[in-house]
Amino acid sequence: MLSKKTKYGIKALAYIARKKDRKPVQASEISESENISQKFLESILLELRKSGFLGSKKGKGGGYYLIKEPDEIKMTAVIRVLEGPIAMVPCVSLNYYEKCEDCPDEHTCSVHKLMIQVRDASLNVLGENTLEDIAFTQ
Amino acid sequence: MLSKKTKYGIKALAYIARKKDRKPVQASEISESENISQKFLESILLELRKSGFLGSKKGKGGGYYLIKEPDEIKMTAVIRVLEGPIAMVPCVSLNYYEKCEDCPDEHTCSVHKLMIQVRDASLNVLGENTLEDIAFTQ
DNA sequence: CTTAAAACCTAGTAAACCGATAGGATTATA
DNA sequence: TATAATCCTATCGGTTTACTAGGTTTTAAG
Repeated sequence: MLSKKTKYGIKALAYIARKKDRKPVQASEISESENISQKFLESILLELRKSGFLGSKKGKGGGYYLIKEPDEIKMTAVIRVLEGPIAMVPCVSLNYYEKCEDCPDEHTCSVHKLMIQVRDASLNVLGENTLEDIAFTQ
Repeated sequence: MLSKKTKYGIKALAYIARKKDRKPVQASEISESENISQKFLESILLELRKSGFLGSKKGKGGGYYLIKEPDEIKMTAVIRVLEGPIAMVPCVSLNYYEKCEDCPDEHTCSVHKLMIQVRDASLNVLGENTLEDIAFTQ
């Protein structure tokens, strides 16, 4: 299940991407428009800034803006930062690999092979979609 | 992330499927062989029985056995029972649909469309794989 | 220079969920 | 009758989630 954090984060990025001018967008504006608790959203936007998706400007007239072009931002990258691994099981994760304690050998594990397929399918979808694609979805 | 419950459940089903004879398999045997806490496993097997995947026999020489043939058991069904929805967001779930509170309209939601694609990709993989397929994975 | 508006930061917290564990009740076989 | 198995209920510590509170700092405008 996708956490609210990730969901809100994606919505916020999409909202910012939809503004053609590059003026900073305030958290309060996104919060109202997307029905997200402002304080919670602030922490998410902060995280997105620290991980290099957003820039920010403090003070009056400040806000958040995209650092890269929307079509350069793959959804895999966004989800990995906000949610963590895309794989459903750590032993199959490319970026967050962890060995299972119970499995003596991954190659004979019935779950492993299945989850590799699921991971690849998801990775395929999320890698093909950019922020541009999802922001302007009708 | 897949819960341990689901992971253990799949492993247990695969273990049972691998036995050619249809004699009941004991929880203790599976627990030892697959390194799963026995009590925890018991509760999972019970759930799999109640949801129609397994039959059971009590008393000496008892245990659990498959009710259907392994190639008739789709992994979608197993995961839905043990884990719940396959979709990453309730508003996109076929079997566990729930409306989002924050979204005024799903059709204009940037997350929605993306998650439909992810769901379909996962559904595709999990629907094509049966217990037979994963049990006898090299 | 003051005020207001914004991001930034730290901490805490209620509720839910997870992965068990405990302790037995029930049932069937030998 | 003893034993081996499933079945059932309850509990529990730990972690995560989704916030909330309460401020500090920076900046622009008046």
